[in-house]
Amino acid sequence: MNTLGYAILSVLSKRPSSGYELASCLDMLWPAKHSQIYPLLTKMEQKGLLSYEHIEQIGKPNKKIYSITEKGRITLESWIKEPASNQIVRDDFLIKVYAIWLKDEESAKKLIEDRLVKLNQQVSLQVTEIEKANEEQISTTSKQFGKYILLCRSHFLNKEEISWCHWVLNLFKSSHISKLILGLLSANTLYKIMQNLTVIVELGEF
Amino acid sequence: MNTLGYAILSVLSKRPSSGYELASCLDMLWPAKHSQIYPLLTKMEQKGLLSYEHIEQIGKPNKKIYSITEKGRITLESWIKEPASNQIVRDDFLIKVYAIWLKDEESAKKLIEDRLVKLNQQVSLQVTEIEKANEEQISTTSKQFGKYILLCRSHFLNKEEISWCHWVLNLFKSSHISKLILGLLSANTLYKIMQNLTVIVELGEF
DNA sequence: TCCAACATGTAAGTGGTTACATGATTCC
DNA sequence: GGAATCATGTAACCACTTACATGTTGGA
Repeated sequence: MNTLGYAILSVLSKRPSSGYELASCLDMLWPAKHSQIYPLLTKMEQKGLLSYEHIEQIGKPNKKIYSITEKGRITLESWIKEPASNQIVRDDFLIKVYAIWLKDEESAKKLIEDRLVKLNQQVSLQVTEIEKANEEQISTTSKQFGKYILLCRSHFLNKEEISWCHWVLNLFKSSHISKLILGLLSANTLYKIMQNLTVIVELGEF
Repeated sequence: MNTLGYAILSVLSKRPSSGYELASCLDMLWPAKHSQIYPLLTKMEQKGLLSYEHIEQIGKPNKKIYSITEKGRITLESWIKEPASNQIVRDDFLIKVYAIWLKDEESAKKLIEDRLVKLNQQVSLQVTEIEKANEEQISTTSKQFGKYILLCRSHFLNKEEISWCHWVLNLFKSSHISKLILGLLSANTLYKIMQNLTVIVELGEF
């Protein structure tokens, strides 16, 4: 059983779903295409980890609703007991930042600004989601608790990356100024400010 | 050409390296095993993107030092101009957090505490690295600038995740208290505190 | 004495993506 | 009229991991 299999089990342990629903649900957990999900569901059903019910629909294609079996729940519970081990981040933005010295200042700034736009979009979507969740008063024992804290985690990290983007853009700004006022705001100074504040939305226009 | 190829080009654009060195260098950028790197280097050399020099060593195995060619630099430069597109995070910790409701409180807390230990280790290593880098006064036009800001990015995000871990552990704490003092510190309240402060190292023992 | 670091490579297998295939409904 | 959503599946291909293979030096 691979990790995707456990991700599927953990979603189905909350509620039965179709393969199609799983695909969108898994996006925040372990992104996978439908072409990987459907064959795996069949394999897991054959192993007795899942069971399914055929649902006929009008105006929509028919679907299969998968549920976790007792064997599936036992398998999942023994897996989640083991310590987490692998974390893989593959983001071509990181490579482009690494090679930023090959760019002129305008396109270097554009790289960061584009990231900012994307992050701001994500953050504003998350704000509404979190506000909705907060109204429901989710307790630590709720089925929704895991999803809620993951949502907040992603939100906090996105906001932190937004701060980082502003910090980088300010390094460009201050590098211009330091040609005039030598080293007034060095990278080191800005780094120390960063250590104490979260959101540097605007450091002013200098 | 795949993304790993561009990651290799961006490292080699800074300085020539052996495949062995690349493997460790790429860890922060686009992690890859040597079994993937060596054949790709050969393929890229055949395409004329790289060239290599055979270095004989005493007391150590011989090695090949790869350098980027003019064609390689042009290929890289046109790639970094394109907007960054894909970001994939696959972390089994997220799945285990999602399924946290299946755990008892002790092992749920342990999951978060183990993550904290790992993050604290990474952060303390990064602090020394950043301090070293700060002494060198890296400017925005330096070859080292990209690597420096990526290091800071990772550091800021790690610290933010540490804050999140403390926030989650405090949710467990306050859920005990709310049995006594109903809803004094709700998830919502703690969330609002979180919006304004970065590092909640200790919210006290209540 | 055994393990880590240095150094490069191949082969087999798994994981994941892209493309092929089909088809109704709803909204712009 | 075209795109998006719902809905499932297969086949070919590429990306990545694990295991196999070899050999030296220096430190615990």
